[in-house]
Amino acid sequence: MDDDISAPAAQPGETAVPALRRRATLKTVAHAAGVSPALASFALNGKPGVSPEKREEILRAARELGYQPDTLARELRTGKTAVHGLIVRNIANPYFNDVLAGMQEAAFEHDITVLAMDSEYSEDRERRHIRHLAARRVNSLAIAPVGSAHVVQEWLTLRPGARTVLINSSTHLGPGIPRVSPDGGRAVTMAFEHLRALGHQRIGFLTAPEALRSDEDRLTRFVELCREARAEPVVISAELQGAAITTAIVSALRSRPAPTAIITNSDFAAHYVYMAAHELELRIGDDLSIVGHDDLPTSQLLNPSLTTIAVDRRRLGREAFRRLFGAADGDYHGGVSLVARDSTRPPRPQP
Amino acid sequence: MDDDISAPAAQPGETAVPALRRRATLKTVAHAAGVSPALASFALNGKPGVSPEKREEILRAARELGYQPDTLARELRTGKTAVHGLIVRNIANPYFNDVLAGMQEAAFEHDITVLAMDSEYSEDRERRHIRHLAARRVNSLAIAPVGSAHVVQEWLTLRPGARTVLINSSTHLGPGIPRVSPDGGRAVTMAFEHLRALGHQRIGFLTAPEALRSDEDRLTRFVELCREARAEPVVISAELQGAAITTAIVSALRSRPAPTAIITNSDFAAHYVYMAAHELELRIGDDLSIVGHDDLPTSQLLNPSLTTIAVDRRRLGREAFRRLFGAADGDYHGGVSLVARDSTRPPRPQP
DNA sequence: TAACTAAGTCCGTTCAGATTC
DNA sequence: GGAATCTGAACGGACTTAGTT
Repeated sequence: MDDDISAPAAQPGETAVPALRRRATLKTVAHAAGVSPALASFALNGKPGVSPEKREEILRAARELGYQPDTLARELRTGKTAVHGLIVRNIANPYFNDVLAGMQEAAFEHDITVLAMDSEYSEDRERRHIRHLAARRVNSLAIAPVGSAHVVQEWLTLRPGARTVLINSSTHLGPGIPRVSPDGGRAVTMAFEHLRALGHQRIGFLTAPEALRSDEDRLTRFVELCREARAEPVVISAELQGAAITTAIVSALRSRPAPTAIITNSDFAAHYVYMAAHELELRIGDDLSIVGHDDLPTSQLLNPSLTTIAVDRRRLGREAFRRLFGAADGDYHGGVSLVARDSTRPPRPQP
Repeated sequence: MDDDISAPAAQPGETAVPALRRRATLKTVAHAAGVSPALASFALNGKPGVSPEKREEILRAARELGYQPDTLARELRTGKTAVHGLIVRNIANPYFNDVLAGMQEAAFEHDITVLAMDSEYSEDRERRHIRHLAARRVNSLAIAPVGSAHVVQEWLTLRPGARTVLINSSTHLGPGIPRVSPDGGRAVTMAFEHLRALGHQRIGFLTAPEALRSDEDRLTRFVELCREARAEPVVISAELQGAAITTAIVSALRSRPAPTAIITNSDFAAHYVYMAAHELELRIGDDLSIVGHDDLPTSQLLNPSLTTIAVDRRRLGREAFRRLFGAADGDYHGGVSLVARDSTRPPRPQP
């Protein structure tokens, strides 16, 4: 932070730069066109009250000088930034990568920048990011919050009235705060019924520990399904980060009676269930069925290929953007569909 | 862009907000502490020339008012932003995800924001992003450029003196512009020698078409290795985006004599080679060996598991940051190592 | 000298007012 | 006199220089 970018030190071995003329400002352009800065501003922003000749003149001058308005100054003055924030729980999960891509794609068309940050499942980081974005006066925020979105309250206080969208969270923060996520209830139902149809009785459900859980609705639905099916719900909770998943799954699989199938909340998490199975020398499919969620591009290439719930992730990103932009409102629950592959098979007959 | 975030419309059904007091500014704090804004600024920034009592008073007032300096205003005034730009070629590739994560991790410690954008292998988008970042006065830029980094010249013109780092590019833009990437020459050598040791004679090399190619050094090295081994270099070029890869590989595998092994420049690309093999009903490993690059977390879970070159991606992100920050300089070529798995086996004896 | 303040600066935007036909 | 053009100056919020007590 202590470097001075405005002093371009001449690199040794290079010829000194010939007193580079500074970036053109509005004043420069106005001067070149022989008008006041105010008029130049009107012309450049397509506002009325500028004669065709002057307008032409101003635009030409701007072009010749390579004028680019200074975003900072504009944003400071207008109080509106063309930046939307995005905070995700885990950027290592390619899922959020695609959500980000979808958001950026939509934002790009409107010349809006997306500023993405990763909370890494920490409320503390989440809070810091939120303050950061607020201090930047970011226009609006899409966030996949940790747990039940406590920290988002701070955002609402810091930037009252700013548009806010919750991604992949079942917390309801109020009517003005839409949620964008796959249809969690349906996803769980499809996974559950698929496994039941294959003959599974004892199904494990992987979820985050309560404090970090943001998809309570999935769990609720799972418990409900188990009750209807008169099966015991096996809830496995683990911090959804790499090794922690593997550990929790290993210990669940060692318990007796062990689940014969596991429903995860992401393909990313399912990868670590694969590792747990390898560790215990269980064959996936034959000894243990696994259902993922997201249908990442790699999932069909896994060994064995992963049964999962397909979701249009980029679409979610776009829908989040549309709500931040004001082009849509209300919740959006993306359609889901089951993709049956080789990681789910009938359970072995119990001895 | 036509929404007004400063007008927090009362949500229907909610009680009207009691004339929310505005965000505290420096002036507010100064007023509360009974001093001038100038002195408040000095105190808050730890500058000398403030008596201990006043300093205390000012800090207290700031705390009580929840004062957060306005980043935009500060950046406008000082001409330095605490934002570093990152432009990648393909954010869908989890490789860049990790580079971004590494950069953000390092930046977070210094309260610097990373603004990430995706050029999607398009110079046009790259250019637009660069202009965008320049207009934002982004402090410095790390970029994985498309092709031979032509567009980066514009950045250098727009923000002369700003620190710049090339990621995963073999283009040399000058002594002041360090490059951060895995050691491409070694990576290719390891892959090549591994395949030769297994007995492969005809090795294909997947690369981007010339205009989009940014790792010329890898190709050069490959050709050199082939010459030394008196083997014919089979260069397969394809736009490195999903389906295009599959198509190019399918057609290369249909040519006669067909290569028995393929070296790719990323695990991401290797995934699509898997798909091409599936399409032709070739068994990977037995009928066709594949070497990836990056060692993504999923690579060991693929069917069959992918032989690849391991790289510390987060480290690359951190090293890029250190150079942008001024904490390091000169090129950085990350160490690489071969991880032999099941996608590489001896070729079948030719009939 | 130490502590403090007034006023200018960064650069666009915008409003009230002035000029022209 | 009214509409169409155009300009001066204030403004956003923090930093910084020159100058005051």
